[in-house]
Amino acid sequence: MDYEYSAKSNSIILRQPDFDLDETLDCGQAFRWVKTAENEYSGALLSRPLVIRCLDKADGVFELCGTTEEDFLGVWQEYFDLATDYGELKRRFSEDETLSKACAFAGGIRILKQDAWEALSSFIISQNNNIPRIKGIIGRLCEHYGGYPSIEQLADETPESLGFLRAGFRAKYLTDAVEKLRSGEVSLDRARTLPTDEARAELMKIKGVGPKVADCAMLFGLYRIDAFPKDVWVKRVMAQYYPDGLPECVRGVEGIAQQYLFHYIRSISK
DNA sequence: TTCCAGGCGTATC
DNA sequence: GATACGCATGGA
Repeated sequence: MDYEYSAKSNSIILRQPDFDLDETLDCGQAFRWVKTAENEYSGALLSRPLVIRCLDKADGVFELCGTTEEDFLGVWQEYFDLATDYGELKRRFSEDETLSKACAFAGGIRILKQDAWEALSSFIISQNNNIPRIKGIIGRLCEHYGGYPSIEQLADETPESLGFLRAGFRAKYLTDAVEKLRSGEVSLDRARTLPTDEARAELMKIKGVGPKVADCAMLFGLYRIDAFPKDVWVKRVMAQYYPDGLPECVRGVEGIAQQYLFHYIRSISK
């Protein structure tokens, strides 16, 4: 990894190929990044804020503002999945025609390794909903709590008390998740160590968590890159391009292929 | 007005 | 196991 830390400005200069801010931060895998200027986003992991700016698109140069070297190495390096070679993955995917087009279309997508609770709760909110409204609900949640609320912070909430979110029927799913995670009936740490199928079943004990939400929570929150969330868009891709199933080249990294395909089909459908 | 959105619970067969 | 329908909300 190629980076320099400036103690004077408390920022990191990072050289990173295969990384586009719009394609990664505004593609519907995380909902709290705000585009604050051209080539600049402001966001957070839990309550740790960050401004990230692209200084040179062609050469892949980024500035991460307001972060110590310790935070960069301990938090953001993992969050932006900097240790994974996406160039190598894209070469692997290039043997499939549709994936090849998808990677060429948005080659700067990366998987964000998010907090497990934030990913799970965000995708509970996402069901039968559109991305602008998901962002609105999560924005009201964070505004109310001064940051993304922990499971414990939500302990006393009821579907009624969460009415300010305007989350509709999803409010009762959030409180069920909080209840089952607090009681230990469901455990994210347990899910972390279980095989993918059993982890999915563990998460699906929560009301409002079906196969798709569970797969998103696993892919973005537990970094199970073999999870392949099938939403309405990916179902369209499957019906149109892969009626006989996914190609061999995505085996084991289905979740990463899913992100390229999701972005591609949404873009060409507009 | 109707349709749709990073689905799921429930009823029914 | 598969299929049909309702669900809160808000933008197109």
